Amino acid sequence: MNSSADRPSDGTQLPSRQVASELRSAIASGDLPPGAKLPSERALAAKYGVARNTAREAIRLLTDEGLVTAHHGKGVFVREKRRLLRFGSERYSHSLRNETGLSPYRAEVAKQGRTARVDCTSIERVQPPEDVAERLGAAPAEPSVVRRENWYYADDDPVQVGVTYIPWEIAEGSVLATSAKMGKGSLYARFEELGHPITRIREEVSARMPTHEEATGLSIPDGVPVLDVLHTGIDHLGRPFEVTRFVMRADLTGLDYTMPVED
Amino acid sequence: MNSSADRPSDGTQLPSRQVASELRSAIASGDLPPGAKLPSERALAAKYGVARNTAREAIRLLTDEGLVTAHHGKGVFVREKRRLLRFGSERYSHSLRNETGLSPYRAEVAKQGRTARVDCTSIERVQPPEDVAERLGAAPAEPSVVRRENWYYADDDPVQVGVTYIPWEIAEGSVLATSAKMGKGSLYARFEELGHPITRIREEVSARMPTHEEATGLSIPDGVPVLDVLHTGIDHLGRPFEVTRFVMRADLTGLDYTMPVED
DNA sequence: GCCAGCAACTGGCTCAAGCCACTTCACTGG
DNA sequence: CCAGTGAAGTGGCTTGAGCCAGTTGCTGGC
Repeated sequence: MNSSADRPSDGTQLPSRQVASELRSAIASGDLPPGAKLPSERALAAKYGVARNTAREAIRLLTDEGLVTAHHGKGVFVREKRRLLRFGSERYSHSLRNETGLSPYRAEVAKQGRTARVDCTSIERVQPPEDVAERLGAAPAEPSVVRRENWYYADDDPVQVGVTYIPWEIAEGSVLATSAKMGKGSLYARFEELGHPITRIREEVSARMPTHEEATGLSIPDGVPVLDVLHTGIDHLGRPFEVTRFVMRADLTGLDYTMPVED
Repeated sequence: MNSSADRPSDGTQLPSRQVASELRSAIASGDLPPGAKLPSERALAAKYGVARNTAREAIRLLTDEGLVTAHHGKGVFVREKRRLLRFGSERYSHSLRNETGLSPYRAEVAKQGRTARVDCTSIERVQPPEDVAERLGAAPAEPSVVRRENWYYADDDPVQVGVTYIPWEIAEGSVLATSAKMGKGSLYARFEELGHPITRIREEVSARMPTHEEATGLSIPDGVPVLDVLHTGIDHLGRPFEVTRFVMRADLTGLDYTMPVED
């Protein structure tokens, strides 16, 4: 994908790139608006005088750029630019928790006229992965944690997964360790009752291609990356009390943080 | 990439996925450690009794997952998991600006024993794109802005691009509008002198596959997404005074924010 | 009028073969 | 000793062929 790889040393583009370029500019110009169907692979091949495999390769390039998606048996379509669901620091806001009965996730999804669903698929007691243990703080005297796995849907499309790790000494005896239902005010209200009001958060954000498992689990189309957010909840005494790893489809979701510049 | 697409309806995996799986687990198990060279396409084809194209397709799957990278003429190698350069809110910290002479970017790169370089490639007066104008606030009486384009390198690898937009009324007459060199304390020190100390930031984060241009410009390997950060600087009076769009290679960089939960 | 089933379309995947371009290295001849 | 050349290996890309598997719509039988 270097410029040197685009051309076979004379000035001409490679056939597959050439076809891809044509389609790309047709999309950019609006000749192929979002939702439009591309010519079939066989039609493209005929039109540009290349093998079907070459037309196919051109489509693959566009797929990898996230411009189009293919549907087996139906055709290849220009991807709709859906507005992103944006999540940020207000996700944890105390007032927002009390005012609207809705969780921030539900609120954001509702804002786009879609219907939200959150499933807690498992609650177990486990040993935390290394990076999580690290962020939960030094003392691994009792290193076991409660692991809660949550799946988030919008209109039945899986949108993100969150895996929360809570030190056993905190979760022990509370609904955190046992129940999928969190009750009024949800997760962070429970932490507050247990003496851990969330006052600071740390969010380590990466982007990468999904693993095989994530791609199938979140039914992520080809050419769509994920946002990988390692979130740490910190209480009023500066103690980390919870770590969550979010894996989010990057074509449906984004982040929106606003914060003071501290000094 | 659905599970249904992995198998041709009897239980057997497709050949390409099969080969990919074998390689994937060899990588996971450490048989193929980071930096190791995979067998050549022709060797894989022979070993698994498939066509070279099929072996090639298997490697493509791994490339798309970001597990391996190919080097023309040399071979295919397991990608090194390089520690990410992490950027966060302290990027704008006043004290950090004064204590170390280094810019936050240089500091983070130096921390990994690499050498940083920042090039300001262009300074122009332009009309801002719509999303930028929106974030710079309502009054588009004098809608023109100074556009500064900065390229960031680590050991001569291009790592990210930042395009900063500054309202003309702010930049006018200052080095912001004219000079690539920012002087002591760099960009945000100049804003402070002009009556706009940076006190809040907003960061809208997305991830996506790079465009064709970005892929070539940042020499991004196949299968690596970018982080797209739309950053807004806000002064003590709540006025946005600068918007920067960062496009960052996601295999080399990440974000690390820590912020209070506000109420 | 309905619906089962077929035909014709779509993309998904594989094959076998060939040529090109980059890399490495050993072997030349100066 | 060195520079130059060329062979052998690598991935990059294309061809043209074939079969499979979803999708759609028509058509003929009931």
